[in-house]
Amino acid sequence: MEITSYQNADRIVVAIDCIIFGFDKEQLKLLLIKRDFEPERGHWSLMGGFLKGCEHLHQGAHRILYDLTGLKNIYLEQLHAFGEVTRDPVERTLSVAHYALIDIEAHAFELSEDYSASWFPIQELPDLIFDHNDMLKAALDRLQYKASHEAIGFELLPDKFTLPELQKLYECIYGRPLDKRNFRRRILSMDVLINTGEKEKSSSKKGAYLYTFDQSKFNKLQREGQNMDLNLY
Amino acid sequence: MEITSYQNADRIVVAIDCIIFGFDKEQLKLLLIKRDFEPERGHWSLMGGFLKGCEHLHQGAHRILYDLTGLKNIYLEQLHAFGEVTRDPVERTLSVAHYALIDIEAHAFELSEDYSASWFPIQELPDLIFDHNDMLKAALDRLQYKASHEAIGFELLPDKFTLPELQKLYECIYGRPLDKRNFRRRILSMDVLINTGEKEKSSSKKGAYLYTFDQSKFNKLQREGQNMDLNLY
DNA sequence: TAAATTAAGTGTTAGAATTACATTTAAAAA
DNA sequence: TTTTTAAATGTAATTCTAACACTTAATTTA
Repeated sequence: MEITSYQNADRIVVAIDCIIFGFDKEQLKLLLIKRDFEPERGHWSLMGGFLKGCEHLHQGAHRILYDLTGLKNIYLEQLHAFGEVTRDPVERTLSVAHYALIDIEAHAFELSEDYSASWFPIQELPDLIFDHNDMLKAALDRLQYKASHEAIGFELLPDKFTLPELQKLYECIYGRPLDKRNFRRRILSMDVLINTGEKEKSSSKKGAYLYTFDQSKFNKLQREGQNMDLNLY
Repeated sequence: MEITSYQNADRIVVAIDCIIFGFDKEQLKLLLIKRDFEPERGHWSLMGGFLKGCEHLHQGAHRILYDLTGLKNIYLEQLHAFGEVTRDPVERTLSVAHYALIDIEAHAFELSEDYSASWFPIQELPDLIFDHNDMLKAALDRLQYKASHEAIGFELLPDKFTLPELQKLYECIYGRPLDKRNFRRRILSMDVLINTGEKEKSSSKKGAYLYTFDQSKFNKLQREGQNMDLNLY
């Protein structure tokens, strides 16, 4: 019996769907698009498209995201392949979901006019098409997981950010308040933040110091397999 | 511009590759098969095949594993989709890798005669075809991760096992020795093991108590989102 | 049948990490 | 000058981690 006969192999449409998380200093949001084609025209959907025969998976994800939203050079990670036979009513497709984290304000201009994508607070999402609700659930779980075991989250903030902003972000991801003193101690002890000395004064009279993320120090720690658990409480 | 035109979508061969980990009370091993077809005839490979148009992804994984090895009803989890355009020299394929954990002795009879699959100690693996080395690397990372954050590992042992056997398994997964007293305390404090009262005497004169894994208690803890980190040292 | 052998099983303690908690400080506004 | 606002900071009780060595049960051997 020849299991692996290329001639007889079925060929399948491979879709890519992108779960785009954003943060605007207040809340965690999800980027959705209103479909202007059948099936499910007019309903909200994740950013999706089909993988081309000549494309790497991650190339395809970046292309689709760019075509639909104008977003480029963003952090994009593979989440999971969704393989239900009937997940798409038109034709059997396999969808490889990817997720991304972005700073909403920094990318506002790319998104604006031409694209029909909108941000929804994570607490007030419309029902999504196909199995996109499952994808979102899986992405949220992954985001929480990643945020507690790696120094993720910086992608969701501007290059310079204050510790109160960073704490707010983590509180959104975890959905609960964190102790300010313990949070600062923990984050700073990772030694991947640099205090720029500049202050951001829009949110208080005293002003909060602006920090930047030290990517090279972070990469070094990761290469060395350092424990990056945040253990936030 | 119509991104999502089903007519124009490329159709791609979707492969499934399975990384099968096994444990025989001594070593962690990997199940490989010698290819008897081109390309790469005669070289060692993961268990692989093509997804059918009518199959769920996980159905396909189970079918392929069964066809190639006779193994059924085993724990199989999706790992990652590998999407390099040139990963297979014959034709562009997307491969969704899955991994499994089994007790080698318990499944020995299913594997035996008819199949040309063999177990290789994880330390002495041959070079694998295509991107199978990358898949293996990713699966090992995932296994280590899972083993430290969930009570995985029981799948690799018989229904009844001793604590020294379980410790040996974890030592194989982590690739380093663990302290016996700390290991026992930690594992038992999870409260998912049941001492059967029976003793297993093949490995010592005194004999070690046989334990079983309390699946329902484990499921309950998982539902409640309990922290399952083992933090073994 | 006593002694030797073998691996299983068991507790303690110093040091580190976690967590809960309240006051001071800097700067602008009144 | 006083008030207001949010940022920044330290400590102590408790829990967890990790290092460490002897006793026990049962078989084997002398």
